[in-house]
Amino acid sequence: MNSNEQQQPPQKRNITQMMIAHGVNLTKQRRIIADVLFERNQHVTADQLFDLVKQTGSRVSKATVYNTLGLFARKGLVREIFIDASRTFYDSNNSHHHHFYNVDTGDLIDIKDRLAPHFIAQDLPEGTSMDVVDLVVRVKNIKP
Amino acid sequence: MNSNEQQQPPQKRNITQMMIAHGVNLTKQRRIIADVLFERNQHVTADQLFDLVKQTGSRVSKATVYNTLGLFARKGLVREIFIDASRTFYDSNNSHHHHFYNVDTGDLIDIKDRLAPHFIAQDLPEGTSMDVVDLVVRVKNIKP
DNA sequence: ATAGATGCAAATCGTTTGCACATGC
DNA sequence: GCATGTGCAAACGATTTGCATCTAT
Repeated sequence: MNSNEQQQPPQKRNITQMMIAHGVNLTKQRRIIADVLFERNQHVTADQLFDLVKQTGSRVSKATVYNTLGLFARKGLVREIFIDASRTFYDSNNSHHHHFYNVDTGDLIDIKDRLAPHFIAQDLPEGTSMDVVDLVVRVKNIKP
Repeated sequence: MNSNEQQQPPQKRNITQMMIAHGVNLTKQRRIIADVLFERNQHVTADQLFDLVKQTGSRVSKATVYNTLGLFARKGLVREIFIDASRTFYDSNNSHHHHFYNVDTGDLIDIKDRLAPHFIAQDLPEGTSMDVVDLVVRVKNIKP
């Protein structure tokens, strides 16, 4: 059995309040983007999100999608994940958690709970073996 | 005191043997690139390495630098580090270790020893505080 | 001679930017 | 009415690619 199989049920968060709480002004396009993005926990690239928005029938320019995702990331609404140099993933789940990345399939999967790498090794997704563990601790200067 | 201060003394590895061992054919340009890259443990971008090579007086095209770094990474001679979407770092130390990244200064620093995130928090670089921990476990499909 | 490497410039592709127009307190 | 967003297209920058040339075995 694999404790990573079940995802959290999609939290029906109040998106309006969440955006206000993070200091993001609410506009029509941002609301459309947020609705798609927070519909469920997911990992998307800006380009994928642009397509998803288009499928809803709404029209938001690609530049606005990029700019809005960048804004959301700066404000802490979403997390940026750097898996490879070619594209940035945005994770609509901004709580503290980590990821499995299948280098063969490109699947990006949440690691449930905060597990030390030692324990993660015993709990990999079905049919996969460990390749590499990439851990980057981002630090910031302490302001005087 | 910070146990991350001292770097390993540069190992004077036999580059020729190392390349052969990893199945990389030896050519003049690859040798020039490897000499610069393995001179000391370091994190460089392709562009930085291109400049470093130029400073030695040797002439290697930028495309060859990119292609060679990609080859080295595929063959396991160097490790790719994805810090942000704008550039790929190459780590000439391919042994298993992790990194501090200072989001203010752009410094990329080896984490000495394999530490669980919990302990890393108590051992940050001078004058910094923890921002975010990014852990990606790369897995691959088990071949049938 | 033959496969594999290299160099160069052009192409690619994700992302950012400049600027005119629109929107909402 | 003014500050803030948005859309569009052009600009940008890192990386890749096509292809002709070179280099070793």
